[in-house]
Amino acid sequence: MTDTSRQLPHPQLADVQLPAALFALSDPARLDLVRQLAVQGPLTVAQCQATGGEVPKSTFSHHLKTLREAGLVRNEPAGRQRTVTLRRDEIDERFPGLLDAVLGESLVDGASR
Amino acid sequence: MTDTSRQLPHPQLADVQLPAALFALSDPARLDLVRQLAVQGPLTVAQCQATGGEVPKSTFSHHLKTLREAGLVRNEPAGRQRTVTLRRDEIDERFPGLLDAVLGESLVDGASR
DNA sequence: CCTACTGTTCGAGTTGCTTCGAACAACCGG
DNA sequence: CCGGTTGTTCGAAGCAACTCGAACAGTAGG
Repeated sequence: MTDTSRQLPHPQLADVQLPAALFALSDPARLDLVRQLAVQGPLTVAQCQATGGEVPKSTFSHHLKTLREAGLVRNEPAGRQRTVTLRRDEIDERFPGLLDAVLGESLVDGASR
Repeated sequence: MTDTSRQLPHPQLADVQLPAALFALSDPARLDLVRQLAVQGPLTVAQCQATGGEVPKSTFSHHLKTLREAGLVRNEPAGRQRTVTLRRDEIDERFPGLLDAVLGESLVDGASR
């Protein structure tokens, strides 16, 4: 079919339940990643991993998968790398106020908003 | 000492980390309980349990403990029973906007606020 | 007192998440 | 084409959380 390449499945945010989103955010490593994406915008996996501390690739990929399946981030092929994006607008529509509350401390100013 | 009776330990909200709070809220049963407390105000354990569906006492008590240790609810002796209260003001101060976002759908009007 | 009532704690079984190394897949440059 | 780079998937080991019955503790009432 029109399967251009390594496209991973992303859920519709309408299908995501709040507990699933909260669970994805309840891990410190994943929460940090979301915060980083909120402030610095789209990043490659390597860039996230570099700032996030030193963890094996597979572990990091697992967290990424959890966030993706919870509808919080988008993970798309970009040449040889992969771009990770926070689904901010969609999340804000599905769970109003959640992202702002969760980011909280890390959003001192309205930089990327 | 001045240990009047069955007082359970409650954390200072300043000591509660956001991931711990999110984790406590990431279980459907616990989230429902928090929503119920937000709308109906302080309840006895029996009252919560009645509305929340049919689960063994011990299971329910476990969820209550998780919420208590996450600083989300207060659980105090009231005669023969126990009163469960949502620590709304403290949570709002520690994690601004979080409760409103999480309650969201269940707060159509500003009833108890 | 002694019983009934309310709710927590303990212990065991099961399930699920986390973590990691190794194997696999896609892409780009020489 | 072939090697190096980037990142996901697989499988296994370790550990934490969920569930539930049974035992325990405090309280009110007869």
